[in-house]
Amino acid sequence: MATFTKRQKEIIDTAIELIAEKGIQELTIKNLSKKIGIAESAIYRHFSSKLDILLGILTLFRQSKEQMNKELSELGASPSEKLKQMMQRRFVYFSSNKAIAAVIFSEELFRSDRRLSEQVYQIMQHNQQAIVNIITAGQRANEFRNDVPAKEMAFMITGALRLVVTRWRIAEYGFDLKKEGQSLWETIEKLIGHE
Amino acid sequence: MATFTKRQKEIIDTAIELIAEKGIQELTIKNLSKKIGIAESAIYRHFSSKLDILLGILTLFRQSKEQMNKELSELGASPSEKLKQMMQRRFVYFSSNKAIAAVIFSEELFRSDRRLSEQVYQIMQHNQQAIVNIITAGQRANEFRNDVPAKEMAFMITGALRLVVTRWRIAEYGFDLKKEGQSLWETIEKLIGHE
DNA sequence: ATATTGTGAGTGAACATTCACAAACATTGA
DNA sequence: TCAATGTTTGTGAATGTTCACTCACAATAT
Repeated sequence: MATFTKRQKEIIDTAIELIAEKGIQELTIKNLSKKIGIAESAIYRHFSSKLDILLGILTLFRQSKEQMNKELSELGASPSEKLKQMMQRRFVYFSSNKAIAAVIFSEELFRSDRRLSEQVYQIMQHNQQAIVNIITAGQRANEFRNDVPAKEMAFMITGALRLVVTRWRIAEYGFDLKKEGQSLWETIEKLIGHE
Repeated sequence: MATFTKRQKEIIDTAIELIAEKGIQELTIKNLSKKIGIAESAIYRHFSSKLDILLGILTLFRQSKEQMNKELSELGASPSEKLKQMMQRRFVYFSSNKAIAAVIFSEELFRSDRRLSEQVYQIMQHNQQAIVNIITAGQRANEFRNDVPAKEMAFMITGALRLVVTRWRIAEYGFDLKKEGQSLWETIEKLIGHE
């Protein structure tokens, strides 16, 4: 597993903050170094290019997501409980990591290079698959309704989650994401369950 | 209503194409003029700045969406039929307007300026409200289930639609969007209706 | 004493935009 | 019908700025 030095982690975190504040065009080596308090050239002691910093952001995302998934599977809960936990944890996570929320669902940011968009695609795919798996398990356990395909349900759940977070960001974090997430979960629970 | 000259429309369309091809950083005055076949400076005869071109893109979106909504309300169909039509029409539209599909759900593209993000927010808001209205009407007419809030259902529908289109783009248009949209609609119909 | 981390000055390329000027087009008055 | 005139649309060269990145050298840590 790729591991970062302290300074590298600081650079990645600051990069995420910059993007979150004003978008990708704010992420310049100049702004980055200014915010950290070192010279521009010092950045290049820790990353050989700007592209590598962007790849670093994605690696960090991936790691934190894998960590979350691992914790979740160790819970050994029912599919319904797992799904609920997954959503709740994410909303909690985004609530206190606004910068990441601003970046994680913006595939457009990572279009500049094939290696970046490839990473984004895989993260997205992986994520979707995890939810499909939970739903399929729930259908087999007769916890969820069986008359709709797991894939489509997963689309709706992931889509709604993304949309809520995106709107929260655009509204400049002007509502309580956790509360909104809770309402969303209640609706999903009703829709996905048996009558 | 803002109206564009032939050349202005050509510039906006080409700008959308450029963004769709390789992302926002491909949209430079140089690339734009090259693709159209005129000098860079000629662009400035038709738009006073690059920002105005981006605003033009959003205005065009808005107009085409308002047109679609108008047609829809003139149909005088039932809420369920309206919702179905709305989704179907969009999938058909995106299927033959890939460039727009690549741009319309990428709020991040328009973060560079307050006027742009304001527009994006309004388009999003307006859209969401239209769906909430249809669902509320459907609930009152007892066509849709009443035990879940219209707002949350709208989130799921819009979210799923966006996600399908986004994935379609990232997969480089490698699946049949209309077919995928049809499956999605069937699922939504089941979830949203009475048992 | 050696490896790591930092610096300030510089480089060339790309960028949006401006400007003096020219071609194309439309309008009009004889 | 045609020359004169004005207006719209186009051009190539130039400007100032910002960008990612390099490099010779200096401080700091091991």
